[in-house]
Amino acid sequence: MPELPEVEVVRTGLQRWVSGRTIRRVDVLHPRAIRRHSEGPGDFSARLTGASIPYVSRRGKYLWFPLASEGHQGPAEQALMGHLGMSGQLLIVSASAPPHRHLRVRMAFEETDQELHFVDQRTFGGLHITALVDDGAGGLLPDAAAHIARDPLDPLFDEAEFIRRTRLRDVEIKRLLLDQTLASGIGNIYADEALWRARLHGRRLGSSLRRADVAVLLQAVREVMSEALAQGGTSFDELYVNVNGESGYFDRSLEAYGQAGLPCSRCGAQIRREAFMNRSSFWCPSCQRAPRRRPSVRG
DNA sequence: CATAGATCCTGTATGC
DNA sequence: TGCATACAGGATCTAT
Repeated sequence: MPELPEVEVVRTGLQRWVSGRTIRRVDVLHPRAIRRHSEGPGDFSARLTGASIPYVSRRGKYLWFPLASEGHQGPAEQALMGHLGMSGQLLIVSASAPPHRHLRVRMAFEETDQELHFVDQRTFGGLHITALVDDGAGGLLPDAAAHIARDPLDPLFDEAEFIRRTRLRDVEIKRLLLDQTLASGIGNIYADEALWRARLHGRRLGSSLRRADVAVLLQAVREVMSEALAQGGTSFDELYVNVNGESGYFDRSLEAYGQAGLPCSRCGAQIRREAFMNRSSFWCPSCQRAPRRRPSVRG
């Protein structure tokens, strides 16, 4: 459930359930799920066992669980970091329930029969342990997320910097929206939805946009993500659910994403689809004017 | 250096 | 029914 609204729904659910609990046992069922943990499954499990989790945090689409150890005062120095990739789920399930087909990592806790399961069909997601470092604003951030920008809903998001950097790039604006080092949390769905709301074509180059265009686009990003968050995120199927296995409703509010052939709700033109980065882009050919084709390098 | 495209994986839907 | 192909919410590597 990979974009900001879906990850935030998961973070909220985890925070409510896991805060203050102590890890009793960890089983890695698929090594690929912890491939970023270079010391391997044995070290992964050993370092988590006995640690307690004071809260759950997020930067963009990354989630992390700070690890507090018995007898150590002060802020946590390490964290269990997670990314859901394309199909990852963090589920709170009964230990006695039959395990999910794509269960990759299971974590048991003291004083409860509920477990935290990392389930991931496509295995693009994963978990690993990372150091926590100063985030430059009085908080902590995993080393592994230091390159990720704040998201546009974050009060400390630097809008002027986003606008400045966007306008320096000869890159399509949709690709820039997906670049997590510029602004985080935006994925393929909300990029298309925000571009539709801002009436901008995703193939416009960053360098072709006026400051005001980028500001309008950012506002559209904030609105669409806020609305999606309020609806529990976007779910098309059972791959994208909250920690209790429940779907969000925002798929009913999509105006562009997945709407190829259907009329644009603003102007009635048929929404179109084209391949983009091995996925798809959806847009209204009337509301979102396409740029002239880029001149080829060879002329 | 900057940019555009490919790639990691497993599953489902669709068409022949 | 069987098989091939296209496509899927992301991040990152690699050619040019």
